[in-house]
Amino acid sequence: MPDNDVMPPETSDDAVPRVGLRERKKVQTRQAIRAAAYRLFAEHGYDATPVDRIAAEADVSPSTVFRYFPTKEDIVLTDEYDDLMADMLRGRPEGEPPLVSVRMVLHESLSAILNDPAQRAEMVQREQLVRDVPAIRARTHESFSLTGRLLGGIIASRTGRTADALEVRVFTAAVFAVIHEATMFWVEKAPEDDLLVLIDRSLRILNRGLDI
Amino acid sequence: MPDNDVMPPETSDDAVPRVGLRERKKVQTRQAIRAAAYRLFAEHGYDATPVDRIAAEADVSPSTVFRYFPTKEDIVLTDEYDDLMADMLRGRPEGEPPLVSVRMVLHESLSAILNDPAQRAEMVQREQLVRDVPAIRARTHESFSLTGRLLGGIIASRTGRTADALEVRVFTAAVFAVIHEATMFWVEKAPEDDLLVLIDRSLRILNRGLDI
DNA sequence: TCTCTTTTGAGAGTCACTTTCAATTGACGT
DNA sequence: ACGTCAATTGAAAGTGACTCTCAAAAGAGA
Repeated sequence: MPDNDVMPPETSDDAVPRVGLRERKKVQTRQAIRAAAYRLFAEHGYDATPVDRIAAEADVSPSTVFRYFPTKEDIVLTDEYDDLMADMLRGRPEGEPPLVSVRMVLHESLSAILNDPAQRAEMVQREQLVRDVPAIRARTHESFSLTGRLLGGIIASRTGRTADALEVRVFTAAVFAVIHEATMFWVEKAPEDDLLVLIDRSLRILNRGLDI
Repeated sequence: MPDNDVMPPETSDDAVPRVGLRERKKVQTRQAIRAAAYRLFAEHGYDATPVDRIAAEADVSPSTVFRYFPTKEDIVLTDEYDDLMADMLRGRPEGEPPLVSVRMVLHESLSAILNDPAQRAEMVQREQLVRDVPAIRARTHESFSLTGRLLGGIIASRTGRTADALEVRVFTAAVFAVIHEATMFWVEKAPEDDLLVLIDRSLRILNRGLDI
């Protein structure tokens, strides 16, 4: 996960100290809440951890928690690489089969995360929550669905279709379902292995027409 | 939807009036709650309809509603054809490709529903709720996922694999995601058309390796 | 009709939010 | 350093989906 709130953005290179105390505190608070939540979730479980408890642990008021995260689930989810993936996808060569494009984009975006031990550990922890907590699993599905719609639009224009063509929707639905399944397989069976290898195997099964 | 609580089961043909007043009342209450809920959902929307309101409309106490339906979402969802589909799948000829088996099972189980105007109308209404209400969509996903696991087990044994083999999981994940997507396409684009045709088209896309 | 068991309703409690409002606290110009 | 303005925060009350407990109501069976 590209925890892009670890370091506040420098905006650009024109203004030097564009980060006031206010911004820094916001980042701190956000991190404090998330850290407290992950700690408590690991110790007591997600459902057994009220938001009030998280607030107390992070030394803020409950209302502040909801100001930073619209729902309790959002404390866990951070998926903000959609735009990144969209740009990568747009950058793939013309005429490349969509399935190949998606595969390459996944390699590009995931290898960075998986190679950094800290990010990888956080990802494993999050995917365990995805596996174990229905509410979080549901949100993940929704999030995947939105990402699918975004990438579907790009694939549609690259293949001369409309975004809501059945082919496009079937394509993205299948691909994202399979990525999710491969990830679940990874986190519950082989978190030491290479997730990208599992995803490749899974996409190959898809590409062979599910002829198992 | 096979509203199998419309008529209480006769248990078998040995005991004649095996349905006491108690059983009949339970069925009535269950139906009253569901009818009230559907009516209110159609009129005011799902989120704007508190369970207390449904209880009042159905003339029962709120606690009774929760006794009949563990959650508000469950008032909408009834998916109980899992075992039926499982039996159908087990009945398919040996050696038939899994994707074909699933296709045939879908035809068998869906055509009955779609050909009955009342059941078809209810299905359209439910799928609209699935499309519009995140909570219901989430539950539907969960339900699909469970059905997938069930059918995956059968497919695994039919193809000489274990139920948690990656191939099997990828297969069911992709198939169910695609069925869901085809259903959403149907309900929002062409509820007059034949859902089974859309599902066939979608499964064919899958079978062609998603080579769009 | 008299038990026994199941079903129901009432009431209190928990937890995830939402909204409102007043107090606090950085940002910024002087 | 100081005062003003806008953003941030906390307190408090409210809503709605559940959960739990317990006593009243009502069907089942003798």
